[in-house]
Amino acid sequence: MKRKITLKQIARELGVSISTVSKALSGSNEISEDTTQKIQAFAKLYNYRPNNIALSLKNRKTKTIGILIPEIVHHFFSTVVRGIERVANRRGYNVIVGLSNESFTKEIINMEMLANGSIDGFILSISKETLLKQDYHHFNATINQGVPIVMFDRVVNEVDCDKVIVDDFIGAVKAVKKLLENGCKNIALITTMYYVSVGRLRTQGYLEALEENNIVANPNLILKIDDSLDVENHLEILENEIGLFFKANPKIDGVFAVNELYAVSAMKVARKLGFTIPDDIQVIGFTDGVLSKHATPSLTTVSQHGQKMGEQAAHLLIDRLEAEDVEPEQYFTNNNTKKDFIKVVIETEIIERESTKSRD
Amino acid sequence: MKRKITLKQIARELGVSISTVSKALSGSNEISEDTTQKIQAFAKLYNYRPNNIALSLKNRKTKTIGILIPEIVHHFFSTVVRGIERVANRRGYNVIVGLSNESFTKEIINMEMLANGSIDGFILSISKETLLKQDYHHFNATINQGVPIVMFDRVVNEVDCDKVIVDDFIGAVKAVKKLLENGCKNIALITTMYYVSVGRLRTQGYLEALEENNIVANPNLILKIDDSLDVENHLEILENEIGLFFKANPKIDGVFAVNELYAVSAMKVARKLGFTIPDDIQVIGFTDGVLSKHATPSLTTVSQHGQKMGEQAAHLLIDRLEAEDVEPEQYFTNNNTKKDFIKVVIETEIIERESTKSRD
DNA sequence: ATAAATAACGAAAACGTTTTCGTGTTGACA
DNA sequence: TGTCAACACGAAAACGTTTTCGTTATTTAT
Repeated sequence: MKRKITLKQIARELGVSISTVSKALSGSNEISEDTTQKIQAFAKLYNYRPNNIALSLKNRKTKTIGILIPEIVHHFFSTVVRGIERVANRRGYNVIVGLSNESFTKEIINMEMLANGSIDGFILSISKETLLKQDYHHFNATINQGVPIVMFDRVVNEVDCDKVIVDDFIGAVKAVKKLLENGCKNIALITTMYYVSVGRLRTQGYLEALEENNIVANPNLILKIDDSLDVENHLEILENEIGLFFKANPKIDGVFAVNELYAVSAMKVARKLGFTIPDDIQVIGFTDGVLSKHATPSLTTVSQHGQKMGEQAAHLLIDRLEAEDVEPEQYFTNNNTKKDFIKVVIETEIIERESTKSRD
Repeated sequence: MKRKITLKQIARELGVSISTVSKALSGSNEISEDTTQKIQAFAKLYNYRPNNIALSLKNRKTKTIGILIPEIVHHFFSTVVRGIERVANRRGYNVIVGLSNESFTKEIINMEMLANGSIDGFILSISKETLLKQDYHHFNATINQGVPIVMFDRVVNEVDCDKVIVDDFIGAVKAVKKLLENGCKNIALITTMYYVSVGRLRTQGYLEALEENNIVANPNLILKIDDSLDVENHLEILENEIGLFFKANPKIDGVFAVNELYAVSAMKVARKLGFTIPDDIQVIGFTDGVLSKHATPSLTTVSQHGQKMGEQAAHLLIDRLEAEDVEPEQYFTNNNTKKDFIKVVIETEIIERESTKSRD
């Protein structure tokens, strides 16, 4: 096992100085043809590659970006990661991921672990616990230390940074309007607690669509699931709640759910109760994942385009990182107010499948 | 925006030397009570944290491990990542992920990007293209450079390193035996091309189970899907093939599929053809993912315990990394033959759900 | 023939740590 | 009074780069 070769070793071996080797390898014309040839040949022979850590230390930049997400075993988040990785890699960056596991403390620990020089900037989506506590000091702290942040999906106004979100409100409006156009008269909403902003926005979209069609919202048709408990591993609880909900409201003929798990669960329960989909009840979910595609019947959804979100987020971050090179102190303008931050909105799109009636 | 504070700045500010600051912060008793107090107070006030990159350079270890997987938007791989991240974090490591996207070239590029000092070791699963080419020089090269590798799931004998795999063969045997016990007489196999070893092993398990029960395997009952094409986005092709397969073999009363996508697709097609599950046809898939859990009927599967695989892999790698500290040159033994490498086998488990008959 | 310009290379600083090895100042003790 | 520990601290090397600024020879111009 031979250690990686360094400039110093090449220099010693060839009887020249370290500087000469460095310059020769970068093709500087300070060095004669002869020695350049010799050094490059030797370097290639021993497969020399500059040590990244040393470069990072010297350049004070690591060319890696930190991703901080609540969960990786999650279709949406992993598509975002894929998008980030794709453009990061294309632009010469690596990604290092941390998982908050929806925990405030782990989020902070992870940020501190990475913010001490390991990364140039963050792309993150806020954990539920953090949203609940409304404590965002760690975000502002790292921004103040010169580490830029780009937030996606679960964002928050209290932090000044670039953001990329989905038009949750409009997406929900579109979904509910489609149900209305398809003839639904009693559209139920299955949503989460409101501290996750996307849940609130999608609920507002639901209400807006009804209002625009002069329908007064019926509070009984809104089912709010407490998603603080680990519902993924307690499916029965979820299905039970939905079952009671359907029984209490037998006139439901349309369901809009704020995520795909709720949507497919609703379909499952509805069918067990004897309804057929989409004839008796039409269903639309938010977030287009594997479940939607492979459910029977397959689920009509509002697609969030997670990969595109990731790509946009990565571009925003890298753009800012590389802009700093040019004008280092312009992150804040000269009068010390914040520079303009960008909020990118990704448009949602309704993907029609079998859980809604096809129009003719 | 204030830059992160360094030892040098603290030293200058307090009129002492850098060494003194460093020692005081680490609580060395070389430094007097007084100055230690003063320095620690100052450091806390300015929230000093040692720069990770500088530490990495000095210690010649980065405390981060590189994960290299073919795809992140994939339930199995993301559970493995979660497992790795969990123990890595507990043991003071970060993880940096690269995606090969099933491409040989991207695998190499990613490895080279990370192997130059950015990471201490790799945990990886080999890309399909690499398996097809059977070119493993890049793995052996990085191992020779002193960067240890742990492979999981898709492993290969040609590379000497620690491995963690699942008992694909036994898992398949167990699955097919269950179908037999449940009364199936004509069990079909839906599998992939054989260059991915897991596909081959699971197929062998299928054959073994039949043989043990003195059943001669019927080649017509084996459907081999060419998974080189992106089947996830061409569901119709897959479903078509399966449809033809069922029609050609109307006596099929049991299906074993080597992944969950094939299994749920089989269920879907079977139902369209008028079969009911599990009464007419029972189905078992390999890999326990979201699809299995939420399909209707929910799918009986062979669980791979991805998270446990990740955890084991991380332990193996970190153990080896930290053993190197003690006995640096023992990666190879003194007679230059390879040290013993460990192969951990994770036991599979059959998770019974609705797609098989419950025994009474 | 002498001054100036150029070509080819090396020394050293810098990035931020930790650690080894001094060094100077005390105080105690013979 | 002189010697020796103990104490408290600083200088410098090292990790592996890049880059600035010398410093030589050699060539060119005058």
